[in-house]
Amino acid sequence: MAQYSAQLDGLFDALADPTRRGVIRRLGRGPASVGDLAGEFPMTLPSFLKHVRALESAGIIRTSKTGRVRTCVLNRERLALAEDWLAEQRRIWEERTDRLEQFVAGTEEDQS
Amino acid sequence: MAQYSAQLDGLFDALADPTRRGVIRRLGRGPASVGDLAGEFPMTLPSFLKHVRALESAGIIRTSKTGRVRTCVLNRERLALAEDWLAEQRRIWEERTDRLEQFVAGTEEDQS
DNA sequence: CGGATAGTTAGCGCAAGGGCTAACTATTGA
DNA sequence: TCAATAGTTAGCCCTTGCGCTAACTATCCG
Repeated sequence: MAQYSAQLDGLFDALADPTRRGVIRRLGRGPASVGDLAGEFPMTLPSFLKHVRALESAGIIRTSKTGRVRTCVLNRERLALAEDWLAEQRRIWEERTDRLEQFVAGTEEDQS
Repeated sequence: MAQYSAQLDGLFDALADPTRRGVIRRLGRGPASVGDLAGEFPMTLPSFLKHVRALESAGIIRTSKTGRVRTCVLNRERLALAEDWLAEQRRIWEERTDRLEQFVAGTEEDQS
């Protein structure tokens, strides 16, 4: 559970950057090389590579090198982890508002 | 659109911390004071207060002070922004895998 | 009034994040 | 073979993040 939390740390942290979100969006349409990806962002290759590494160590992408080209692919399962956490918070919230509505309904009944 | 991106920066950044996620989960069950919330986390009040401020400036919670007590409430709409972004990435991904499947189906047809 | 309570501010130390340049390795292809 | 290409590493700078303590303000209550 502590590990689950640490995974979410890395995951959300990776998402908290426009460059990295841009990479995710791009990789949704299919794999791409580091160089091709980098071309879309206004920074040097070494700087960009750090973002790639960040995404990789968060588990959001997987990369492999053939020849001198490193190819990146999206790992949807990891993104689903973030979706799941948010969905659970929604569940907790909605459970409570449901109870609140029932309470209000009960109160109205008492007053009638 | 640039502003939308900056909002997501703050949003995901706020989510990238176990203390702040804990506060969100707790506030899902209903409003609470700063002191009550702080009691659940192993840090000093001033340190904790920074997290509260972070959540507030990300728009995830709203706070108000009456007397000497500051009460915090969750702002679900803001969390929905994060859900929406993730849902869009899923859409992009699924659109592509759909096309891929159609392509494969077409290829099999050719070979028959 | 005066002590206890709830929060707040200021400032400090340290680690990490995100950009850069310079210099390097490993492939590829003419 | 050798120049171009694709990525990689090291290291620097500056800002930000997150914990702390000390000291302060603003209520509340006996």
